[in-house]
Amino acid sequence: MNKPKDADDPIVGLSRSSIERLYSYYLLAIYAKQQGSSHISSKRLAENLLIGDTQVRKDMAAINLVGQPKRGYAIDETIRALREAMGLNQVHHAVLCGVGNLGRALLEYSRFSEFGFKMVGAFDVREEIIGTDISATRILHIDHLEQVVEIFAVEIGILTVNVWAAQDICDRMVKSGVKAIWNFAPIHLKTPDNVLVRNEDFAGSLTVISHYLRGQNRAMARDLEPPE
Amino acid sequence: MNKPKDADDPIVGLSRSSIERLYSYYLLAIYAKQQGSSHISSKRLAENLLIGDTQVRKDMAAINLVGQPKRGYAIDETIRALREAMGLNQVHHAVLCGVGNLGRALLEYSRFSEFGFKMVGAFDVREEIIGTDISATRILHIDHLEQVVEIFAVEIGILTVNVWAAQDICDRMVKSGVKAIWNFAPIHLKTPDNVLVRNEDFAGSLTVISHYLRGQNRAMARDLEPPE
DNA sequence: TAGATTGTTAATCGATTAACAATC
DNA sequence: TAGATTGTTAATCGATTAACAATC
Repeated sequence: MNKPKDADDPIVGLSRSSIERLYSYYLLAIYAKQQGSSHISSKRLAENLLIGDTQVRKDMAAINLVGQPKRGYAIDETIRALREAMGLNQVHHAVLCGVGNLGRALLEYSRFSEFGFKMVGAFDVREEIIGTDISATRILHIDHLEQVVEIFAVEIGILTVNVWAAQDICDRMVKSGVKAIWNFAPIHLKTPDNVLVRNEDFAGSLTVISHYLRGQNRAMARDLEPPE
Repeated sequence: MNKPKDADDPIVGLSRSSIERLYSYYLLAIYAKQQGSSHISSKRLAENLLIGDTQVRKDMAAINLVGQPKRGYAIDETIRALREAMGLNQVHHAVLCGVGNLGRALLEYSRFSEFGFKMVGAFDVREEIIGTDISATRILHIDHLEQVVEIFAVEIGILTVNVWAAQDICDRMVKSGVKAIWNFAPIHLKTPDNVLVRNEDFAGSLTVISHYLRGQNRAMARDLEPPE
């Protein structure tokens, strides 16, 4: 326990940002394969992601992929290595807490299975929706959260409750064994170090947009003003 | 036009990451005010965001806020400066394209007005929903996109169409005058330099989670294995 | 006063980019 | 061969953190 990094572990030098790029590479590789290509170059991947090709090659090197000069990376090997690096071949159970509009939309989001996520249940407190199904996921009362997480060894918790309930539900998920939380509530959750929290920060996004437009309009006002 | 940075502009040294933090500061400041506090310290803000207090002070300095030793930042002034920096006092018109599950959830998302976003319409091609309203936003045919954007001087486009349509709809929005795009399609949109694209990358998030659990399970497998 | 807190400089850290030799 | 492409080192860039004097 607590071994300080394994020399065998093939994933070193794979930064958070690199990991976020892997799925885009993967989609492009699959697309290239469908088009009949046998190889794909760092240049082509880079153009699609609007990044530099050096960065692509670094990412590829980090997952132990070796390319061929003049040709690029072999498609099949690339797809295999990307799936492996992303952990796409494993299946993980997931629950969702908070079946409001956003929770409902996520339950109907069709891509979970591509990532090996299997929804075992969704939780809420509103009696009128409990017992119904959304996209084949049964809505259960939040009182049963702990039992379900333990019984199904659920590793992923999707948090779409309102901000006031978020930390409490988070704690309950973590206590019953959840290892990663996809958080949509505008709050920075406190969790043990070994639990991953991924924040989907809508408010942060809207702030960035609002701040940008503010800058634009200032610039425009300046341009229209006669010089003093 | 094209002045290379204005000495007057009070927002320099405000990085993308800083901007994303502003709304969290803002919520905390409002909460502190409701609790009757007259000041709020960088330490308290930092604890809530799980970051260091130095970083908070840097952010505050970047928006020209000056604190008082021993007390912290005056609440009212802080709230005012944060609203100003985020551009929250301005109103911007927005449209949404693609009224699927996610688009519907966003239309029902209640927080747009807090950011000064006013939804003027949502667009789709499915005749059966055109003409209906979701949260007081009328669903219109995508053919009318350009007209509406131009007439209302819409600056914000929310993109929840499927990936194959995304670049095309993006181009149409940009061409009619949209200045910022909140993109939920898993694609890196090509736009002119003066158009902001904010990607809400669900696939990237799921990849990070999947990769993390893969690492966890490997570590666990290693711990359970007898040493060779 | 002593202690808490700000403001700011310098150091650190980590990710991206430039440069270029190696290879097919 | 010439040219395209990889792989890798070193440089750059930008954000975070540490350190500490200044202040109330």
